[in-house]
Amino acid sequence: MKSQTIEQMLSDWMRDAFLKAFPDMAGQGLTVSVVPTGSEEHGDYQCNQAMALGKALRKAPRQIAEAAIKAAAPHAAVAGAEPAGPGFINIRLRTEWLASVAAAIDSDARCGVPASGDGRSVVLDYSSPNVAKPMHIGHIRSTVIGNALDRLHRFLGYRVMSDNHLGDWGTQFGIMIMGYRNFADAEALKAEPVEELERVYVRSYERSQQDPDWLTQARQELVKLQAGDPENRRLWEEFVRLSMVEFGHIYDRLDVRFDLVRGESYYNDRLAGVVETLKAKGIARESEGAIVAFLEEEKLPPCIVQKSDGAFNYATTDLATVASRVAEFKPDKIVYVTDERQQLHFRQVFALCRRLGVTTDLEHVWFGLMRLPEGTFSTRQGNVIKLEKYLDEAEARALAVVKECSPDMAPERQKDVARAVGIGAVKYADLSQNPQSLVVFTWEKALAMDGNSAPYLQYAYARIASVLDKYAEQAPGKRLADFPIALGEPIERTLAVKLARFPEAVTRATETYKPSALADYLYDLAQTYSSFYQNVPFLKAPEGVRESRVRLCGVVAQVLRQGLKLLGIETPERV
RNA sequence: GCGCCUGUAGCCUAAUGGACAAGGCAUCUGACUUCGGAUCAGAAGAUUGCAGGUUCGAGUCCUGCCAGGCGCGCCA
Repeated sequence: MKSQTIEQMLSDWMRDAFLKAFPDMAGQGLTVSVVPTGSEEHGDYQCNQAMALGKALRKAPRQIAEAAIKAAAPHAAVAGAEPAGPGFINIRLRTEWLASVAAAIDSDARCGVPASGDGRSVVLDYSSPNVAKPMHIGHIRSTVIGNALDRLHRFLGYRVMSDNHLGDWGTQFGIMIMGYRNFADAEALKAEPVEELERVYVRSYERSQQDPDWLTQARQELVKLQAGDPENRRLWEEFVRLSMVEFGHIYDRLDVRFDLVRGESYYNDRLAGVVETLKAKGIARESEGAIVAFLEEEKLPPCIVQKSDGAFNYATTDLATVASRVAEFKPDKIVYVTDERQQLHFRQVFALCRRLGVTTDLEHVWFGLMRLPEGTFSTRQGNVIKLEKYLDEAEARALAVVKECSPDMAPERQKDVARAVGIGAVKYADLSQNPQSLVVFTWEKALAMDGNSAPYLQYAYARIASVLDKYAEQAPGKRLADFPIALGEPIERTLAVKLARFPEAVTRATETYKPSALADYLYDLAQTYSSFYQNVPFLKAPEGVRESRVRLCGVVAQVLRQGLKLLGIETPERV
């Protein structure tokens, strides 16, 4: 199979046809795009270029379409092209060609996906929780979406450096240290370290709001920490260590790994240099005691890079981080996955980077905040759902369903399956919708096990695995790959068209930073498969037809497994 | 006040400027002596927030308004 998506292949083909029919268009930068049709009655792919060219060519679009079709060279993949409506060109693929594509996917570990990343490198910055606070469900979107983008980029052949940019530095540590010294409970610290750190922080924070002396002391502790005071430094290291242990448990459960874990503190000794450079280049100057970069040209509000008390802030850290990454990894792009509140911040940082001469492509992939039906999360209202609890609940609900549906399965196995299904459901709930939409959290939605959900996809996969096993029992010694795939039934052809679109789905999901595009595709594929499964006999079909259909099942399984893997979702052989 | 984002059946969500707006949940009707019913087949449910505009063609682009969310020099 050619390392090119069908869209690209047909677009090139139609472009040649248009240029042959209308040679005057050459050199005018004519771009012709072919897209999947919305409905099968319009063929498999369609080209809408004729209508767009109507004015330029001063001809009826319908005539243009007819001329382009007439000029089109024969193509091995194309059964025919027809004009339709005002000037659509509907393209039908050859069924035999589709069968050969399905067979090619069957023998290709990449399922036909081109390695379009081509060795380009990307730094992916995601998850990035704050130290000394438990991860809650607000953190899951960055983690899950970022990890899917990580997997997608790697699969497409990018060199990925994933970095967990921990919030391990900042003014909160003065308050933390005061809280730890005065309120920490040794036993609680042993049992649930991060919970205790948070409790201590909240208590100290409340005190600081009422007691100016407390606040002053906290500020002094912060200054000592930043000056390298050994005792405060030791405490801070302990906070980071305890937090990392707990984050590690969550990342293990979510099967998330980072190449780098460099918190904000890693860049501390570069901050002064960043501000010096900004000043030297005339990008930032003193204003009301602070050092401020004015971004009027970019029509952005001013950005403070050094506070009037001499301390640096978030923007400074991010500038130092970019400089460090550019120098060390020379990436083609750096991608940040954070919530929507940081849009302005990153636009300011990116603008400053450009002024500093950074040419690396900088992308901010933002997603909508997660909220509860009754409003935003807040520690004060005590309605924060801890990530740990969320995952526990997901696994518990999945276990109940597994026990009901597969009572004969060994209990250990049931637990394994419940883990895969529960975590899968949680991830899919976040990955299956446009990241930028605002999410209102409900247990019902987050842990859906039917309809458009991970368990639906996992169920479809497990049924295929079961079919393949049954076939092996029924026809021992036969090699499926020795039999050709024939697409006799319309539903089989439909299935093959969808299988052939897997590379398009993966490519689009990656390029648009929307894993939801892949999730949509997989659900659509699984729906088509389920219909096929329910309505067409295969193990009972005559030999030859049986092999073709079972083989087709196998291709679907392979695409489902690979696709879900790219979303970070497991596919157990049995559920 | 300024800026960014979001408004699609009762609910949740799809839809590269293209054909009749596509699914799921819930509701209703069917399908297990037959390959796993976490399924399938079907029904019903929509002036795509409102009003203009651009275009051969607008849920999608532009302008104004309404509603909600988020942000806007010393938090990160």
